[in-house]
Amino acid sequence: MPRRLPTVSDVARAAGVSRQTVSNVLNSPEIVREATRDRVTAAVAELGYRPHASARRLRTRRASTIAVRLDPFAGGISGAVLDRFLHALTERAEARGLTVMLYTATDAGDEIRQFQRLVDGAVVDAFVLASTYSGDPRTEWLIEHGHPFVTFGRPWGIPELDDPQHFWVDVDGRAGVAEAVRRLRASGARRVGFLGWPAGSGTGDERRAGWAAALAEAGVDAGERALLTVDAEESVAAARAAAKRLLGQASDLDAIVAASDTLALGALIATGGALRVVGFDNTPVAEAIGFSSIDQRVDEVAAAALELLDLVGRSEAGDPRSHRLITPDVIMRTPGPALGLVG
Amino acid sequence: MPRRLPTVSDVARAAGVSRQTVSNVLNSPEIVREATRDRVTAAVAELGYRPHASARRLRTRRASTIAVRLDPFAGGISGAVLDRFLHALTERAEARGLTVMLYTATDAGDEIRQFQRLVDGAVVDAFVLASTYSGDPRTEWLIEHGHPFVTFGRPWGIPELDDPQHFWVDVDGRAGVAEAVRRLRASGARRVGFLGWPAGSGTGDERRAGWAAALAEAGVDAGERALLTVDAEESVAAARAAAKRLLGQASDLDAIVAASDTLALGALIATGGALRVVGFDNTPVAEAIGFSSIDQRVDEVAAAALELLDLVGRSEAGDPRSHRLITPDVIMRTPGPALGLVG
DNA sequence: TTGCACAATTGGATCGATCAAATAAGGTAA
DNA sequence: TTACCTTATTTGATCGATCCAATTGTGCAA
Repeated sequence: MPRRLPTVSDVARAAGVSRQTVSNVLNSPEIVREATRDRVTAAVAELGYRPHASARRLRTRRASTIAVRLDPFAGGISGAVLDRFLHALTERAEARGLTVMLYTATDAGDEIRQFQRLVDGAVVDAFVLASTYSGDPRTEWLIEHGHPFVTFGRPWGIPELDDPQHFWVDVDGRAGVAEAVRRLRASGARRVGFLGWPAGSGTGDERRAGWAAALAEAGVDAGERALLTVDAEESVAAARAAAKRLLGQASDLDAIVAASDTLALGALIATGGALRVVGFDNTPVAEAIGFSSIDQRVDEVAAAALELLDLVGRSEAGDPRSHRLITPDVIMRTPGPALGLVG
Repeated sequence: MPRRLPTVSDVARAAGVSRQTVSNVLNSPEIVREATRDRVTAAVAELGYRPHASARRLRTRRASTIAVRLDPFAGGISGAVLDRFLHALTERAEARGLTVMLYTATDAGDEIRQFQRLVDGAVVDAFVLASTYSGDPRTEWLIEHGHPFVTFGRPWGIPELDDPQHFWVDVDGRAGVAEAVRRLRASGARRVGFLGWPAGSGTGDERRAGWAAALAEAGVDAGERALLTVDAEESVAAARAAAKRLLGQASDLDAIVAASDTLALGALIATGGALRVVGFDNTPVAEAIGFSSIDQRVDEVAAAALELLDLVGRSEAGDPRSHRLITPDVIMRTPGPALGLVG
């Protein structure tokens, strides 16, 4: 029933040329004379020929496939970010003739075992890692064994930040939050608070720094700023409690910027929708409820990640092209027919 | 730098047998004498040999890869369900030696073009579709061309429901909602309303039917039931408005079951957290805010989908094994320290 | 011991493409 | 015209595994 698929030989016969010429038309058309090329192209179209992916991979020793780990927990409300990133990555990869495949792992050791499986089986020739930490054994293993990879997220440990072997793309949370604060102030909010995660997470610290910088820029000194920020773990309940504390120590607040949509939701509930709240990640929840949020622009991140993969190996020590910072978008939403959340 | 990977020939030489014997040990160990098998296994381990995936695929004409489409919109709050499904599928597929790859498409026509690309390139040998509708051109194309596939979701059009060529897995929304209603009643809620989608969507109608059945079972007649249910489009704002209407026509309500977490969130806001609300999909939002929800058990769905893929083609007309209904889980949450949502 | 069935193992061909090197065709200068 | 250099195209080998048919080994009955 499933008719035999046409091969290069079939096309060659139909076009009256050799296999290799067909191959050339497909892979380096410029070296084939135009007349010949047209004949081959026509035959390809007529037979509906498509190269057999596995045969090509076997011969070229390139899998043209990148592997992405799918996280088990998917990270609560913000899990949607990775999801969108994955979508963008798949789309961009297709355009470049690459395939995205998935794998799962329970921990770093397990993940390294997966690397081995995928690399030894020549299933994959590059990896995209979605989050890394200082001294991450995974990136160390990949570098040591010379396998190309890019991470979405900076390696926050100091030494690796400029490691020319470690290619990464990240979103400039600092710039995004600073911009959000500026916009809030421009639209009349005088006192803008920050609801962040406990100090120590690279990402969270950057976001707070962005807020602090924007306030400093507007003449708010450090002492005053200290009263305008509180911490909470990543949960709605914790955020709500923290936001209440914040309202206590700074009663004349006009707006709150939060380090995540989860925290923002907590703040929104705590303030009863009376304050303007800006979250981070622009998750479906922000959209559904209608509060402002900072969008990571995963599409740009995905594009940059693939561009970096092209450079892997070709890059020299200290090459700035091995890193890329994407500036996020601030999505302002005017909370429609007052939601009437009251906490 | 990257040492040449060992091949079957290397293993054969090391074990003092022929290539084919090595291949046999790997693919049909039972036909190899134990002593030989042990020798080969040892050599495999020592050399760290792994079969070259592309070479094997080329020869066996099997890709051992299933393709899943990653949706562009990811469906708001409930997008997380597909995400979790994808994770479960990847995990189960790995266990079966299968690879999951992704593709994207803008519409059905584009998706069919993708099918063609993936099939003709022998990249993939089965598809998993995440949602289908009556007369879906995609499933028609796949059936016509004889390519194996499974859908997550029933084809709601009547004719295909029992089409033995169409393999599907779905979640029994009716049973899930009915169970939720029973549990609410068992824990003291006398009057339980339903906030659903406008009639016409197969999934939505089933969920409402589950609610109606459970009430009928408890002696609530159709006339009374009619007052206990309203419709809303899938948005928090619409749900909030609808829930207010519902409260108007049935003031003594004790609880509301909703067709989705989005609707549930709207109901929760409208009722100020005074009523018990049960959503559907058990999304991160339900977890974060702490309301009850019905979990689709995507892990079971994924497992069933892969089992069905094994059967594709081998199944006879009317074989009940070509369909599978999974009963969802009702996750009851007692809304912790009162969230204090007031609408 | 010989013969025979059956299990275990082997060698060669093959999957569909590209690589590497050889050949053919086209042009220009001597 | 001949020698020589490009440019265009072809031929044979190869990637790493499995298929297939043929061969060798083993056990048991005659």
